[in-house]
Amino acid sequence: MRVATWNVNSAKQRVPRLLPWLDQRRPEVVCLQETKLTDDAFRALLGGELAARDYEVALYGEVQWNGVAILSRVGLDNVVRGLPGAPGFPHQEARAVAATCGGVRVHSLYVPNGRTPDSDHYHYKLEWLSVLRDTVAAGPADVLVCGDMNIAPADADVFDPDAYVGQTHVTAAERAALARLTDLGLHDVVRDRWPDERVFSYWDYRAGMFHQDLGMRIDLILAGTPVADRVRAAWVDRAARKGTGPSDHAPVIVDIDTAPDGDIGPVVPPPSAGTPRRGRHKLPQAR
DNA sequence: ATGGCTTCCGCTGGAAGA
Repeated sequence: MRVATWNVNSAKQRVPRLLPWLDQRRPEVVCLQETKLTDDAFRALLGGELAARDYEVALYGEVQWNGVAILSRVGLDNVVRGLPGAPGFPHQEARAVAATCGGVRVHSLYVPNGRTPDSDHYHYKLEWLSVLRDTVAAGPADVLVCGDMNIAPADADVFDPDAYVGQTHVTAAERAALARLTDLGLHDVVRDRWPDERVFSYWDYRAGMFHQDLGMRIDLILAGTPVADRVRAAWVDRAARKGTGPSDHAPVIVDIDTAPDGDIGPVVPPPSAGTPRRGRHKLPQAR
């Protein structure tokens, strides 16, 4: 089962990148953030294209900002929109949606930015993370906590720690809040697989930051131990950050072995699997 | 570097992002 998370920075703007990427990577489950669309607008924009690719969709969006989604072709059960008990700013924001997909509790999260340390938004971020921790603690160990955490877990996750002194995303309180979540028994699958590599998932649009690989790793996939034990690959899909009209974030992808009694869902042939072309390739003939 | 891009709504500017 392939699970991906991607802050698309507007689903509407990203359609020309999102659909080909789905066809190329063929993830079973996709967590999206910053869709920036109401649920009606999302369905009008992408409902048909996603249904044609056998995805069911769980949405929690709003009109201008935020917005999260889960796409799944391995089932989509017990959908919970939002984070019950989470604070608002001041109103509830569309920053969390959860569903059970292929036997795994999947969370698609867009953690508040925090803006500046000690601002109201920063304290909102910390309180929101505390409620997230309690929500995950109350759930199953077969869990994937995915999304834009807006925290770089360690100094190795920013291009220049000195450039971030006094900034959000790297403060001790934010990292402690993230640690209280991962202390539940979650594993940072990309860092576990690439312990010493320079791995980022976000690069500012400006000043050639991507070209110079000056970024941050703030988009995470955190796996409960039983899921982490089944991880076979985990990486950042940098190709999706290249070219024309990218998001400023790249997708993060994890491949998980099927559980011994798991159901991977319907088998869908690849788009190229069709009638063999005559003439160019000689197929073995039965005698 | 003081936001250097990109997006949104909604109107041509201001806010937000990290």
